[in-house]
Amino acid sequence: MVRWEPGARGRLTQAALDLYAEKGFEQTTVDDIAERAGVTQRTFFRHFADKREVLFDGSSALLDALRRTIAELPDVSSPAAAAEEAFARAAAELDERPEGFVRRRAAVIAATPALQERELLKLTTMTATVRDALVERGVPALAAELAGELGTTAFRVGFARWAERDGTGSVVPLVRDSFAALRGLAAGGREAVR
Amino acid sequence: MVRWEPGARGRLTQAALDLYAEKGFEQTTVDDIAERAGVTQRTFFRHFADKREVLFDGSSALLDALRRTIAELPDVSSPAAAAEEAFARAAAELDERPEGFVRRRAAVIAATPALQERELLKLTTMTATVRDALVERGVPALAAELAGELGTTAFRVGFARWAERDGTGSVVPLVRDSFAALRGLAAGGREAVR
DNA sequence: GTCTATAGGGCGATAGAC
DNA sequence: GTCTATCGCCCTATAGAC
Repeated sequence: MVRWEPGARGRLTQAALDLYAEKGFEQTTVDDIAERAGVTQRTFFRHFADKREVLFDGSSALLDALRRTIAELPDVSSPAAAAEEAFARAAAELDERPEGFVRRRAAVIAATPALQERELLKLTTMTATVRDALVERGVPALAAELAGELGTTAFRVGFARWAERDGTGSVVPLVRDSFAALRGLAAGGREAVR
Repeated sequence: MVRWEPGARGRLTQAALDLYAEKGFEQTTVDDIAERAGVTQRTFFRHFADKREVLFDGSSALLDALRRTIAELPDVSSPAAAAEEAFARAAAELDERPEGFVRRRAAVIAATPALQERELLKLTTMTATVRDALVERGVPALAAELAGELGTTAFRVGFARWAERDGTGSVVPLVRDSFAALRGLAAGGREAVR
């Protein structure tokens, strides 16, 4: 007989998402989550720093995708174009994940300000990752910073528009569309994004 | 003899900023803040929803500046240019505040992830305010949204660069510089922002 | 103003993998 | 033996309820 079942981390994530969707984030206690996952509250806090972090696990895979894409680009003479490739690759990464998970997670976050805060902070790590990767390739600091910002914005807006719609299909074209619209907007008038 | 001194709200804000700077945000308890301000913990929570909110008081003045600027612009045929005017006006609003307060507040936030999260969420209300004001002026939804995003990014990056430097002087030119750099970046290569 | 539930950390004990 | 996952108990502070 085993003392504990393996995969506690995954069970905690699943239980948390289910409960946040069922009763709402604030109405769910960590004890609720731990109970459903078959562990104690203390185990929850060993895996996750706080009640929100349980929904922000897979972000390191996205950071890896950003970093690797920029490192492997043939040239980065246009930092904005480099950022677009990196974030398109990150969006493709999202496509790989279990369909329902990405969508349900987005719905729970959209309904919870405390989770939106955490998500925004995670997105700044994407900005910083792209900035650093571009600097590594020789791009000047300010250009690298702003390319990261531009890309993060396009990624966030594109993802939001994907989530609003039926949501089947790839995130990638929505992110690329947002990039194109941002370019047009920055360049000139409103016609470009009508 | 008075039953309580007036200005509890201001004293709480000042005490909180001082203590956060002295001992760090996490190491400061709400009781510490209340004690230094000469009120009870209950009074603190009557004025501020939580321990972080005490540093995010003046944001409604910035939102008003954004809203009014866009409402009064002679034309908004270039949404990005309209956003630039709005955020430049908001930056000018920051210039009006007591010098040390803005700077010390920025330093405390920079040192505290929990406060960065709240700040990012507040910044999205600036994005939403600009978006709504532009839609009110007849700008299409996506263009208005992206102009708000672009402006918020320029405002945030410009402010960060102001805070990094000695920090005397106006925030406005830093925000305008960030706008110009973003425009150049979106338009093409790296030369524009060298 | 008082009371209370929950978040979240500290520390030690236990049990398996290696 | 070490390393790591788990549990149990105790504690404080936040924040909401009454």
